[in-house]
Amino acid sequence: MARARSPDKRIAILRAAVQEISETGLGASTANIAARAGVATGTLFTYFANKKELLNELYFELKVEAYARINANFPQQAGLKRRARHVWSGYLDWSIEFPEKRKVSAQLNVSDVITPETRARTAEARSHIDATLRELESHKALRGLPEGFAAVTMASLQEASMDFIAKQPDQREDLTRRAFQVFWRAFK
Amino acid sequence: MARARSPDKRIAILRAAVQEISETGLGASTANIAARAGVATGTLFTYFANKKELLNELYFELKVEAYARINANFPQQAGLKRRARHVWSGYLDWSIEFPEKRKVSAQLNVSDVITPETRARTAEARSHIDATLRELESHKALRGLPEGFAAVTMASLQEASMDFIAKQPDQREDLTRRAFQVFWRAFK
Amino acid sequence: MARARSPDKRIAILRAAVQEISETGLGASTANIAARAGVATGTLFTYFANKKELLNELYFELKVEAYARINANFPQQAGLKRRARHVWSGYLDWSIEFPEKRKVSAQLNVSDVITPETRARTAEARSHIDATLRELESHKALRGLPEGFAAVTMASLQEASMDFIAKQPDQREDLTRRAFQVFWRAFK
Amino acid sequence: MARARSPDKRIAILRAAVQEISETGLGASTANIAARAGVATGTLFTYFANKKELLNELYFELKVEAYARINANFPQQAGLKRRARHVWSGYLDWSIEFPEKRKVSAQLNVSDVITPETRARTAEARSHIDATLRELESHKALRGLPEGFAAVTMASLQEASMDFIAKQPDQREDLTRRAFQVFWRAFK
DNA sequence: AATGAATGAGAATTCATTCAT
DNA sequence: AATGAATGAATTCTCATTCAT
Repeated sequence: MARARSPDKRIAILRAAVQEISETGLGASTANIAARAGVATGTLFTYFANKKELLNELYFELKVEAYARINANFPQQAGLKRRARHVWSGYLDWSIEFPEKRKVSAQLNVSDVITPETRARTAEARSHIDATLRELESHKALRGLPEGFAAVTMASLQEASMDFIAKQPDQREDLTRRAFQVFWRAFK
Repeated sequence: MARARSPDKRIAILRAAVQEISETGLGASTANIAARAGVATGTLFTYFANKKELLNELYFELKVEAYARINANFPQQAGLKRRARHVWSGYLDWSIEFPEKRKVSAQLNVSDVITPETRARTAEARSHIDATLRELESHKALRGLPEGFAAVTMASLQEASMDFIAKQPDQREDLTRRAFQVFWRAFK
Repeated sequence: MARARSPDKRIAILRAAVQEISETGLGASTANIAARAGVATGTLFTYFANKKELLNELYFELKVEAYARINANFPQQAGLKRRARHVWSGYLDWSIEFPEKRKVSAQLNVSDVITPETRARTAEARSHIDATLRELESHKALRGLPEGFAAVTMASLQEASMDFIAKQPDQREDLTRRAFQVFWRAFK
Repeated sequence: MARARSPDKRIAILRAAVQEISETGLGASTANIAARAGVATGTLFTYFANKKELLNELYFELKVEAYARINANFPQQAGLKRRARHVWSGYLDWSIEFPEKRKVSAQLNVSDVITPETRARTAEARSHIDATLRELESHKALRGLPEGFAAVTMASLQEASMDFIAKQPDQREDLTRRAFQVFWRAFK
C-alpha cells in the first residue's frame, strides 16, 4: 500500500558502491555511496541493514553476475577442454569488460567482511564451473592434490592474466588464449 | 619529523603493525600499533611520517624478508628446475612459517596504499628470482606471453597452494612438491 | 493529522509504548512502538501528532487509570484515617500490579516532556484524593506547611515503599500497612 | 612528560554536563557538553571513555558533593534529633543552592544508566548519614519495616519539600524546619 | 627524542516525521 | 485511513596527526 521498495534504488546503490570502492577502497563512506546513488544517507539503510551487509550483498551480486555469463551458452555437451576454455574465457572477459567490478570483487575477497554464509551462497551459482574443474582434477597426474585445487589455480591464473591484458588491451584475445594454454598444460 | 634514533623501536613498530593489521585489517589504528610496540602514539610519527609511509615501509620489509630467504643458499649453479623449485619452496616456506606476515603482505598488495615507488624498490631484491623465472619464459612454448608472466603465475599458484597447506599442515611437504609439479608442467 | 478512527489502535499504541519505554527508556523509538502495537510507523502519527503528544497522553492515561482505582469504592462516608488508607493502598496496589506502568509514569514525571497543561488535566481526576489529603493538612500540627504538602509527601512515601515491596513481594500487605502507619504518624 | 591530563578540564566537562543536561535532559549531546566546557569534541573522550561513563561519574561526583556538605561539621556527639536535622538540612540546603545539580542528580537516579557499581561507590560516602538513619530505624515503632526505609523516606520527603521551597524561596528556613518536623514525627 | 593530551573532521547509524501509494 | 519507504539532521565515537611539556 505504501511506496514499494524499488529494485532500481537497490541496484543504484550497489552500482554506486562499485564506483566509490574502486576509487577509494573498502573504506568508502556510506554517505558518499548513497549520494552517488542519488538517495539520502538514511535510504541506504532501508535496503541494507548495515555496511557489512551491503558489502556482502555486493560481493554476492558481482560473483553471480560473473558466473551468469559463464553459465549462459555453456557447451554442456562439448569436450572437457572446450568447456574449460569456456569457463576460462567467460570470467576473464567479464573481468576485462568491468575492471572496477573485478577490482572491488578482489578487494572484498581478501578482506574479512565476507561471511562464510556469503561464500556458501556464491558457491551455489557455480555448478557448471565446479563440475568442469572437478573433472579436470580427476586426471591421474593430479592425484594427491586436494579437491578444489584446479578451481583455485584457475582463479589465480586468471587474476595474473588480467593484469597483463589490462596493460595490452589490444592483444586481449591472443593473451587470453595463450594463458589458457599455460593453464591447460598444467592440468594436461 | 621522520627518521630517528633507535632501530629497535622502528622494528618494534613494524612488528606490532603486522600483528594489529593481521587481526583487524588495514584500518588498524596507529594508536593501537604504537601501544603494542610499547611506544607512545606520537613516537610512531618520528619513525614514519604518516600511516601511508608506515604501510609502504612495512610492505617493503616483508617482501625483502621473504626474498632474502630465497637469495640465501641460492643454487646459482644448479639446473633450471632445481633453481625454480628453490624459489618455489623458499617463498612458500616463509609464508607458512609466518602466516600473519603473508596475510598482511597480501592485504597491502591489493590495497591502493602501496606506491609505484615502493613496488619498484621491492623489485631490486628479486634478482635471483627474476633471472630464474625469466629463463623459464624463454622456453619456446611460452613465446608470445608477456615478460613477467611466469613470475606472476608462480605467485598465483603459491597463493592457491598456501590456502590448502594451511588447512592440512601435516601434508605440507607433499603438497608443496605436488603443487610445484603443476607449475612446472605448465612451463614444461 | 492527529485524532483518528479506531480506539483499539490508540490503546494498542499506548500499551506498546509502556512496554517499549519500560524496556529502553524514554528514548524508545516511535517505529518500535508502532511495530509492537501492530501498526505501521506512519499510523502512529494519525493518532498522536508527534512523540511529545504521545508521551503526554500516555502520562495522562496512566494517571487516570491509577486514580480511577482509588475513586472506585471510595469510602466517602468513612473517617479520615480510613479514607487516607484507601488512597494509600489504592495507588500502591496499582503500582505493584503494573510495575511497568509505574516505572514509565515515574520516568515521564521527572522528564521535561510533560507540559503544565497535562499536569493540570491529571489534577481533575484527583478529586477524592485531594479532598482527603487537604483535610489532613488542616490538622493544627501542620499549619504553616504549604497546600499540597500532604499529597506530595504521600506520593514520596509511596514511591519509597514500592521499592521495598518490589524486593519482598510476599510481605506486600504487611509492608503496605506499616508504611502507612509511618505516613499517618507524620500527619497525626 | 607530555601534557598532563588537567583536572580543570575534567571539572569543566562535568560542570558543562550539569548545565546542558538540566536544560535539555539526559539526551544532551556530548558535542554540546564539550563545546560548553571549552574543549574539542574528542577531548571529552580522553576524560571519559563514553557517555555512560561520563554520566556515572557525574552522578557520583554530585552525590559526593552533597554528602560532603553533610559530613562537614557533623555533630557527632549530639543527640539523635540534632544529628537527623543536620542530615536533613545539609542535603536540602545543597539542593536549593544548586537546583540544576539536584535536578540532574534526580534524572540520573531514575534513568537506567547508573550502574550498580556506581551506586555502591556512592554508598561509601554516606557513613554519617547511614549511621544516623539506621539509629532512627531501631526505634520500636518501626520494627517490621525493612532496613533502609528511613533513608529512603527522608530522601522522598526532601524531594517533596524542595519543590515547595523552590516556589517560596523566602520561606526557606521556615519550610525546612516544618518539613523536618513532619519527618521526625513519622519516626518519633 | 619521547610522550600522550588535544584536536576536529569524518564515520556509521538512528530516528521523528513526511508523503507517495 | 493505513502503509512503510524516504528523508537528512543529529548522535556517539574514532582516529591520524599535531604540539606543549
